Amino acid sequence: MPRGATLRDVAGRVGVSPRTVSRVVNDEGGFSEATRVRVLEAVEDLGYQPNMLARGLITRRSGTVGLVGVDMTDPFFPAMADGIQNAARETGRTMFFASNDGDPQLQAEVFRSLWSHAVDGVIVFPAPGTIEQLAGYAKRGMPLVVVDDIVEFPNLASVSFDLEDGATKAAQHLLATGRRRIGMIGSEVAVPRTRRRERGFLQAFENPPAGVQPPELVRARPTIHGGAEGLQTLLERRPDLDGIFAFNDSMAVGAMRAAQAYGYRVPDDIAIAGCNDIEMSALVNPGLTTIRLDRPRLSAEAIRVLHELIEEPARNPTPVVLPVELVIREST
Amino acid sequence: MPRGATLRDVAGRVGVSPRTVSRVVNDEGGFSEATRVRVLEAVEDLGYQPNMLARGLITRRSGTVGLVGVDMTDPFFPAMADGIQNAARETGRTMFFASNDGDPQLQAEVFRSLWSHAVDGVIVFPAPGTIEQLAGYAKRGMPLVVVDDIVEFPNLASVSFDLEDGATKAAQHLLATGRRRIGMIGSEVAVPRTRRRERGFLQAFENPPAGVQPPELVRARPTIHGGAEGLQTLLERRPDLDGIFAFNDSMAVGAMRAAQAYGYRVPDDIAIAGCNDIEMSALVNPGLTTIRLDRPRLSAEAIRVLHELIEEPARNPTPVVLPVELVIREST
DNA sequence: AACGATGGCGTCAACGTTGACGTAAGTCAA
DNA sequence: TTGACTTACGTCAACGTTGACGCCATCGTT
Repeated sequence: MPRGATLRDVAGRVGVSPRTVSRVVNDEGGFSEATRVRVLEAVEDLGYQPNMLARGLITRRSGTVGLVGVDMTDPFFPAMADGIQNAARETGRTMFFASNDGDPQLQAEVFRSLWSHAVDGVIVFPAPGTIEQLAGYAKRGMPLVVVDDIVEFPNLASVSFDLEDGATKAAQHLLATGRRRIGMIGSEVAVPRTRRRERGFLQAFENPPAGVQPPELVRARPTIHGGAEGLQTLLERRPDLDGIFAFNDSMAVGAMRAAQAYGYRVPDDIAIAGCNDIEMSALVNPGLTTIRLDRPRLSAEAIRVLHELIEEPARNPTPVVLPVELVIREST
Repeated sequence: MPRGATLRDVAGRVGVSPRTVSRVVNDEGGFSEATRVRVLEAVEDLGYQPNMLARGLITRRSGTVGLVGVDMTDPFFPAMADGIQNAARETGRTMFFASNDGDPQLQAEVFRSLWSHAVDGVIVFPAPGTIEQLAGYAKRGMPLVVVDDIVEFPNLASVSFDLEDGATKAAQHLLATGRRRIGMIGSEVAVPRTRRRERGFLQAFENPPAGVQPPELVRARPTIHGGAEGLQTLLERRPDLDGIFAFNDSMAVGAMRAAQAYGYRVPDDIAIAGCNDIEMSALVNPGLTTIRLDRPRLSAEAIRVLHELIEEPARNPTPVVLPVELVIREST
């Protein structure tokens, strides 16, 4: 609830109309050099800051963008926020930040609020099954970029990593290093994008080298705990597995701990690969082989696409899919 | 740039004045049950959402709070953001989120922007040496809570952990478990609050048990790398050290890795304790003894104090200092 | 000398909402 | 029957800014 100087205050001090001060502040032209100098002096003196609420009310640009993630405490997420913040800063925008906890209801609430605040655009990691909800906002004219999923909807952009290919790469790596009895611990969260990793994984087995056995697949919660449980289930089915690909690094770490607890040596007895390359992955022992995502690139693309949408709405952008890279450490 | 239904649209549909619709929407009273029902129906039909810009312009409450951290990618920080977001949600506010990268200049920019957006209040982890800057905004009427530092300034609240006591506890624990040649790796970032941990550490040696040697102190960057460097410097000076307290857990992990690389066994040859209890600390091998901070409590207190300040400005709150707890794992 | 173009302003209304105030009809007590 | 109160609205202005438009010098052309 700041109560700072207004255009009128500045105008009164300089002896011009508020409209002229506005022109100077926004560098619209239509004023003499002499007035410019005097106005800017007064602006400085009074510490004038334009009121974005008033400005936004009339220009229909609030100078804000929203970032909506699933879970703030997911380390994946702040890195993204950082990139977006910096890009937003350059275009003079400030960032709203919220999470949906994977709950469509909560996400709806968040979007109502963002809409109320007249955000210029939103980047969102969608809660499961909310594409329709989001498409609704896009149709109402809110520039919207969906991250981490591939969607094709009018007025809705999407940016994601090619994790299908990543999973294929991981599986191929396991095969190339001589593993023959391979399992995957998938995520039990049932949205299309989680399934893509399974599809990529299975694809590596379509023309397998000699002696490769059909891959094994279980699903668990995408957490460290879930990874441990998933590994246990896998080993109960096939104690002779010699290679594991986990849905994400948290699960891979959980699986690694569990395998070691059962007396398996990693990577000698069993190789383990994850996905996402979170910070922890380089620090565990042995270091985790994983799929690295170029997150700065993701934020850069997301914000780029968002700005395109803000500047030129009502177009149908094609989904952006970013390549990923296999990082080989000691766990395979 | 949403362009949704307005009070006028709703009013036109129902056949009342916009003012009446406003009264219903804000539940001000002064309308009949019949109109209430009809208005709410129309609100539903048209998907009316109040425009916070217009509302904020006149009520001088924008329905937003700001959270300004040092570094978004610090895992400490999103947890805080999460707590604040939930609390803010309950009072119908949305959260701006920004980082200052420890740079006073950048922080100034962030605050200009937040001021422009008429935030109702801000919670900030201050960049070094910016208390005056912040006090300026507080004086101009912006409710402001400083986190992680103890400040006493008019109109400025502060909430922090008692890390001085935490450091004392860690040192006492090292002494109690028989360590006699103890070093500390401090942070080279020179702000008062980083020094507090050193003070607390040294305090444990004021009445030492028999045979305790004077403690050793070096400073390094507060990162994993810095921790490794700090340990190296310490061991060069005193290869016989048997206990280390690090400024934070990242440094402690770096120090642990370095010590192991030099052939020291942890904890047999040398005990290591950290501070902050980040997620990694429980996962490294051996598990890291550390000082646990009740972060949910910190966010709760910060937002509580902020709301007090928003509801009743112009008071001089007393600093809140929260107790901390020693968590003993295998590294000591 | 007359004319159009241009530069440098000012005026007015509007964005969507709420605060302050007004008013007509109804209620109730004396 | 009067008058004081209350209920249920409506009217108007204001918040701080910008879009649209208008006005008056000045200047260059013909």
